[in-house]
Amino acid sequence: MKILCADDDKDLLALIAFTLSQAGYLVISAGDGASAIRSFASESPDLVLLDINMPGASGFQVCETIRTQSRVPVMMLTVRGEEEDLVRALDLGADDYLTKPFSPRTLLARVKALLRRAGLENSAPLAAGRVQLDTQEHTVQVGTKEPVRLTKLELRLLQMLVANAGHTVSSDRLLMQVWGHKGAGDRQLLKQLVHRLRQKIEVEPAAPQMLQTVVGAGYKLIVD
Amino acid sequence: MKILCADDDKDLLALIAFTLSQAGYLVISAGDGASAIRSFASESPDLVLLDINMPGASGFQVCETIRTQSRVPVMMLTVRGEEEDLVRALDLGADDYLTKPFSPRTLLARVKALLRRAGLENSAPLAAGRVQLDTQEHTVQVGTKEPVRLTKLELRLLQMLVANAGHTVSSDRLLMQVWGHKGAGDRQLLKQLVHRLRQKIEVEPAAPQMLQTVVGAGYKLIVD
DNA sequence: GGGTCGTATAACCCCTTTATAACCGCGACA
DNA sequence: TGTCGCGGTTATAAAGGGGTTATACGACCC
Repeated sequence: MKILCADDDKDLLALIAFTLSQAGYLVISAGDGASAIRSFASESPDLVLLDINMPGASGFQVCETIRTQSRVPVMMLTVRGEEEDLVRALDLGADDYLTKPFSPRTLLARVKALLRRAGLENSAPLAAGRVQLDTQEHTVQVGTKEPVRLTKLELRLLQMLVANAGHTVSSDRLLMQVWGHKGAGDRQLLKQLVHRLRQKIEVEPAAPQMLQTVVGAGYKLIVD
Repeated sequence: MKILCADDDKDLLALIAFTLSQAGYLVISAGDGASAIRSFASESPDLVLLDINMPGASGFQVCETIRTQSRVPVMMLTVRGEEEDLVRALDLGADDYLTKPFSPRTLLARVKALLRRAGLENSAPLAAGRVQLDTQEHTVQVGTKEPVRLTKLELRLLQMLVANAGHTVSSDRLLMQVWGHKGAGDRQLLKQLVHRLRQKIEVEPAAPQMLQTVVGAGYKLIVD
């Protein structure tokens, strides 16, 4: 699990890096906005921590840039009492924020919560109803059946569906999440991937019980 | 879009309800933990706002109960400085928190952000009388009848009518909104679409009760 | 080199959805 | 009385979405 942290306060950055790496995360540091954008492109982190006040490019700009190419979870760091900043950050697509000063413990709790929300958590296996995902082993287990091995793309697709179990997820969002920006618009990839996934997890792939199509909208995972 | 709000402070609850309903959300209120749990079971809201300090059952207990049966987004309300509470809430599966006091504007921004994260952002808060639109699932529910699946165009048409429930919407505006500029002037498309929609939502499509024609002007949705 | 595996590209079929067109009924109006 | 505009209905053609299958490409491992 890779986390990109951007802050111009060297001491704080070191503290964040220490806290997160202690917890088992791989931390990429950036001292200003411009290098944050570069690191984002080269490292494709799973989560981004952004200070709002930075030289180079502000957290806003970085967040905006990231959002044009990815839906990766973004958490903004802000000083207390700057409500305008907060609203603006959330409007730009940030997923959460944290007011300075914060304790390492709080930071960790929030990062974990955000990763869990995004369905990227790999510590505890994701589950919904009878469907149990193991992102470490790349397997799914349905009910008490034998675990089935999944490929990278299959895993990501199922992660999204499990994270939104019971609700329809639009094809566009799935494409975004599974393939990133490049896959946008390519329905073919998605329908093929869904087909392969059904072969693996459905009892009767031709009449899917769990991975259902919502015509004109997307797909959803039915859990009892 | 249905939001369940639980708080024992009647004034704050009223403020929250006012703010959210102004923004178009349907608000279900609960004054204590026990009734929050009951309401959750009966109403299946799309998002839950929970005060931590409540008589009956604390926000923690309510959150825990909800998490045993659902992954609905949960936002906790807490007083400033109670970091322990915050960490515990996030551990219990809450998705976000808000420290009191907060401004209506902040509340709205956070609720929207949480809905967006949960992938419910497209489900615009659309309901009028007995007509409930779900833009994510592409369905309408009339009263307590079974939800009916809608196509893209049907959904857009009904969205327009629901948004202007009780008022006539001109054919030109409907054409513009549903088809964009290309459809301008083509009455035929509209009357066909209206016909199909009536087949789906009217009890007696030949004598429409809800989707009524306003001769020479357009159509309107009658809600009780 | 020859395998396998995972993914991408493409073509095909079928059914749903949408567009085009014609016909019907009704009231307005000359 | 005839016909014109408007809306409802029905029929049919065209387009699009989704499922399926076949095949090609690249990476990786013998």
